Amino acid sequence: MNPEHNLSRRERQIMDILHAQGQATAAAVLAALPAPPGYSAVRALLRILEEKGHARHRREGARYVYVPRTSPELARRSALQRVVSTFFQGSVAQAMAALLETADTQLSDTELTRLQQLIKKARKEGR
Amino acid sequence: MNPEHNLSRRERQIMDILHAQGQATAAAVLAALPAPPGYSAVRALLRILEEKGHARHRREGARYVYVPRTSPELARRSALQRVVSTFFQGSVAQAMAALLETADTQLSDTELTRLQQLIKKARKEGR
DNA sequence: ATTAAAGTGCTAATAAATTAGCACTTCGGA
DNA sequence: TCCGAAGTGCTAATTTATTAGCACTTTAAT
Repeated sequence: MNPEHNLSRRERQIMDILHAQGQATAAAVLAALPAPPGYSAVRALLRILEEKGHARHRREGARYVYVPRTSPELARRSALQRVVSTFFQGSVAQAMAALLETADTQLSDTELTRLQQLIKKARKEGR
Repeated sequence: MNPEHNLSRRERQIMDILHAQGQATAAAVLAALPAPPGYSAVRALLRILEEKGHARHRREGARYVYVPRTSPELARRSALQRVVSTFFQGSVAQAMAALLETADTQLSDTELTRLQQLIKKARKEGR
């Protein structure tokens, strides 16, 4: 089961921010939070996330900089995996098609070409 | 902000089940839950989710069958959007590449061909 | 070296989520 | 028709999450 499932609402919001930004101080997290709670609350939550093993911190001058404990690669992988299995019955192809559709105009020609290449490669390796 | 962010841990677990299965009774949700709580708990949560507008139910004989209130299309779209923006800096192309990589062998040749076509179409429309 | 600003470590209070339990309904078979 | 099994509607208890506040530390500028 996805570890994301064991986080409380705030904890998840905060982990999302850490993942999105790569790293952040308590003040930065506070700034990024929707309907921001008190500063104390954020600090406490960061401490808890660390205790639970979801994040770690290093000292930088007087303050702590928090970083997710799972690598970006792993985090990405498991986030995608969760969406695919929850919303697309496990079909990666369907998920890709949906992504393509929502992205539409936002994908540059270069990116599309690159994707073509990747798929071509996948086909070769597949057979 | 993503509504998924306002759900508690259990609430989110339950919504995931509803989305994955399309619909479910309290008993079915209970069966699908990891570290399942009591039956009462599940029923209460379903009631709360309904109050909050995330799900609705219809009666089926003696029991209630719950269904997510957002359409599968919308739910998929916003789940993907969240992952892309949180874990891929908003880059759909990167997300697609990651999907392709994790899927690898699991994609049939037919599916890959279909994706090629979709991308080709996107390229045409883009220019 | 002194000090104000910005940070952190705690502990304890408050609010929200989660659960239990019991009384009342619905359903289907004897 | 009557009964037991399976369900639901509540209310109230309990456990977790969230927050506030105060004492101590670090930093950087005077």
